[in-house]
Amino acid sequence: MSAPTQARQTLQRTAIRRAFERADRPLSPAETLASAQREVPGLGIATVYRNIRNFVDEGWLEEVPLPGAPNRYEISGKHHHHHFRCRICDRVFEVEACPPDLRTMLPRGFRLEGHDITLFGRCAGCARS
Amino acid sequence: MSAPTQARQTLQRTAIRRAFERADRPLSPAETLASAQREVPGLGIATVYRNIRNFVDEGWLEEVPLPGAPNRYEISGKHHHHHFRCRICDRVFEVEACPPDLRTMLPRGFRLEGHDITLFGRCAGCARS
DNA sequence: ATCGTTGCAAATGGTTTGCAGCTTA
DNA sequence: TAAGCTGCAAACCATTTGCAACGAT
Repeated sequence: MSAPTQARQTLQRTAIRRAFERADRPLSPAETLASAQREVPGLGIATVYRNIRNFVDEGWLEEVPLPGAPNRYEISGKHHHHHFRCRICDRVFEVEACPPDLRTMLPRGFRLEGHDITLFGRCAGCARS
Repeated sequence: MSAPTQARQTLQRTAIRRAFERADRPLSPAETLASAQREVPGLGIATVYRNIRNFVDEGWLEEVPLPGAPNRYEISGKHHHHHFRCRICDRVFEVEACPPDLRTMLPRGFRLEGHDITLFGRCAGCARS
């Protein structure tokens, strides 16, 4: 019933937003905390979770669910893409393409609404070692 | 140093193995518990986790990691395949095919070691409603 | 001065582990 | 009987929530 209240601009919220703007890849809440604490040392993890959820609800952030690993989050509005998780450093990267024809994989009667593809291996940095 | 000890055949372990043999799809630990408790009512969830891990270590079970959902487990040795998760009933099913050319998705310098593909939508049962 | 926001700590949900008693071999 | 199991409860880890103090508007 009540008009949705305005999100206030706090130091913490700003630091969290900047963490994502600085990042060139999806961030986990823990990575976000570490990055944002460079601006606001006392920042707590609960505030990171609350603001991430808030940004997701606003549509500014998008959830990146991964098999067997905590979610990452990235700024939304990118074109369709998928992700690569490095088994060594555990960082997640965006990958461009998307294979076609997923619908042909389905059993009869199933309705396809989406898909997640996660590649894994070693990122460029970790492949050298 | 010590020779690996033999796994003992207990009522619990047998009930857990049968739960997977009865299932036509990958099971979560909770689903496994529910199924195995039909044979051993007092069965505890910790025992399910311990035996699942044990079966995985033996190679009889295989982990099915899913984005944003607890792991499922399935009897191993099947040919390469992927999974479908129903958004309504939360059950996971096997799907046959696998799209090619995943390697072309990679940024330069990245080494691909594996991939997970999860389709989601409605299973045949839930698509009707 | 409001009322949303924050940090802390406690609560959750899924999974693991310590331990004393039980069971298989 | 001895070693491996089991159930229970406590411990964990990631995430969420209650609450009183704080701060943006």
